[in-house]
Amino acid sequence: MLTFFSMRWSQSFIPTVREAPADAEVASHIFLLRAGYIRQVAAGLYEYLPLAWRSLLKIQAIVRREMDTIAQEFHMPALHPAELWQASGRWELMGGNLFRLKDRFQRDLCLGMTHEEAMAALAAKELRSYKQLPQIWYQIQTKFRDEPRPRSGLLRVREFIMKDAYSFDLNEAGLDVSYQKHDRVYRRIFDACGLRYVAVEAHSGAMGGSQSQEFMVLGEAGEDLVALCAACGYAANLEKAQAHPAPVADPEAAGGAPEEFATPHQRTIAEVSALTGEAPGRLAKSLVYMVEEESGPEAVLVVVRGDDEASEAKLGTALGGREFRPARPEEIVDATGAPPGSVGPVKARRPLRILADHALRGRHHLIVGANREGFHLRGVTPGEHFTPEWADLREVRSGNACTKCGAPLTVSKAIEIGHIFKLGRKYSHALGVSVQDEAGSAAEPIMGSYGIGIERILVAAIEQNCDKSGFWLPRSIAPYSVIVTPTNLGDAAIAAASERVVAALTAQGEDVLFDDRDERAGVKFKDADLIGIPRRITVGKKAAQGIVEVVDRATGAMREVEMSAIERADW
RNA sequence: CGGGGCGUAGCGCAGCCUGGUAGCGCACCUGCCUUGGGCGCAGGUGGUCCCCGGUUCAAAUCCGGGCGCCCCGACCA
Repeated sequence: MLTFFSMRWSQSFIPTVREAPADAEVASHIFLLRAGYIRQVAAGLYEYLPLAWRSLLKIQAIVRREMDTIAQEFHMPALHPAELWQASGRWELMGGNLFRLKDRFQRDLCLGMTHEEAMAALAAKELRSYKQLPQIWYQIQTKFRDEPRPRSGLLRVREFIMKDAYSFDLNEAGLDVSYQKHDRVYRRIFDACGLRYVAVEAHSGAMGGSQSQEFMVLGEAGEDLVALCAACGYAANLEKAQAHPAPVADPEAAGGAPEEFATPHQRTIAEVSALTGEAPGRLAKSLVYMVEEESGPEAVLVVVRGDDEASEAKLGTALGGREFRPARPEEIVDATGAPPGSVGPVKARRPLRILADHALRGRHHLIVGANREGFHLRGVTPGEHFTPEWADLREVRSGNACTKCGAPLTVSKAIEIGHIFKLGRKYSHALGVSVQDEAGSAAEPIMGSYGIGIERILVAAIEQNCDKSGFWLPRSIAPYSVIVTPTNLGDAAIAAASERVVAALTAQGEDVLFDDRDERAGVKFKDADLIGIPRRITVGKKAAQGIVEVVDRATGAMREVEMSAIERADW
């Protein structure tokens, strides 16, 4: 474990401020600034001041301690030659998110946003035999991403510290083992950091990945959405989550052909629903996307229930990883014959590939756009009047029934603090990782990749442990484990008692911050409440009688304690 | 990339509409006072008013262009 010297506040740089800059909005951002943890350099770039760095070092120490039980630590360059990323195809794929630069010889380089390529390239040079497998390699290193919109203080930044790990196994069974090891170690890490978190099934991405799990801390500041079942524990990122939609009753089947009717000013689901008196769930919503095929962009019709939203993450999965984007209005007219608002799956101008959500399966006599401006169709039955490919395309909503147990799901915002991911052989193949197997033939190892956002652990801890006055960090990751606050250093008894307490605590291995500033007690209390230290020992009026106060920051609970007990480490 | 907001002292803001000496609170420095929840009194330091250009006798203020930062959306291994 890390050990630090105890510090006197008067000799420390802890620039607390009463008012945070007006552009900070989320709690962790406001408090990190006010508590003197960070300062901003530019959008998404922050300076870490001593309090922040002490905390981040403790987090890294925990990560290292646990990771070392299953993996070996490396340190890779942050600066990568373009060839590495060209080999995997991500030089093009990453677009503007990849920081690019040229060296003095005009060679292309980039700053690593992650290290699959770098680690795979090393593995390709060095691994020869299946006997060397499995390997799990990790590092704690700075990552660079040119985010389109950095935000919320340290939550989404352009330069940050990540623990990233990569496993190399001969086969899927081996990968399962490596993946499970990370699952266990990640839980130990987050437990040790004192976080309340949930592991959720995650979208495994368009290419290659077969299984993926994210570790989430629930909170309003989060950028992700997760669906949770309180009854059975099902938890999934909304990009992946499944649930039963609310039931909708269709009329008695009567057969017959669809019937066109005028909807001159009704374009949205709500408007058509109001006109017809039918519930939104009786309509089908049709969206047009342009999908990159070998032959060029092709229009694809995506159909979901009227009261559902289509999930682009799920659509990506259904499309097998092809690039796609919403169609522009002229492309919609060209493909279907109608503008947005009148589009439907029946009788499009051109034959279209149609993807429909499972929630429409077995439904009948629905209302859809007529592919004629200002008209809709009623009496449309999927499978009879149009033939879709069925897929999971709907976004789960709060209240939908859990597919495992039927209980209602809740959807919550969450901060992603870690992600474990079965990568497959994409990078092994692209970078040429190959070993000889038992039979002497060439085998491409299968990879996993595993990340933890170091700063996000700090951010999440603040988000879940704060009030109006400041925050309190779990002792394991707090910059100091205890703050000693004399109320008046001008009082000789208080001064002497404070020094005794600080010396005793330091000898016990506590990281002590001694607030020896010549400030009024009120100022010191306010600062102590602000800066995230979990416990305070106040040395005040009763110091002369050998009594001090121990205050728990989280609860505010105060106990009077004999100084002799402090010195016996019995407090 | 689409939409919105904001740039004046370290921080929070006023002044701008209606052009004419750049202001307030906090912080900071000095002294006194006070000493259990951001105490009080007195004195003081600190400004390319984001940048460039234009209009004008005169620009923080009006006009044009640019840059930066924040928020919503899109995007996000």
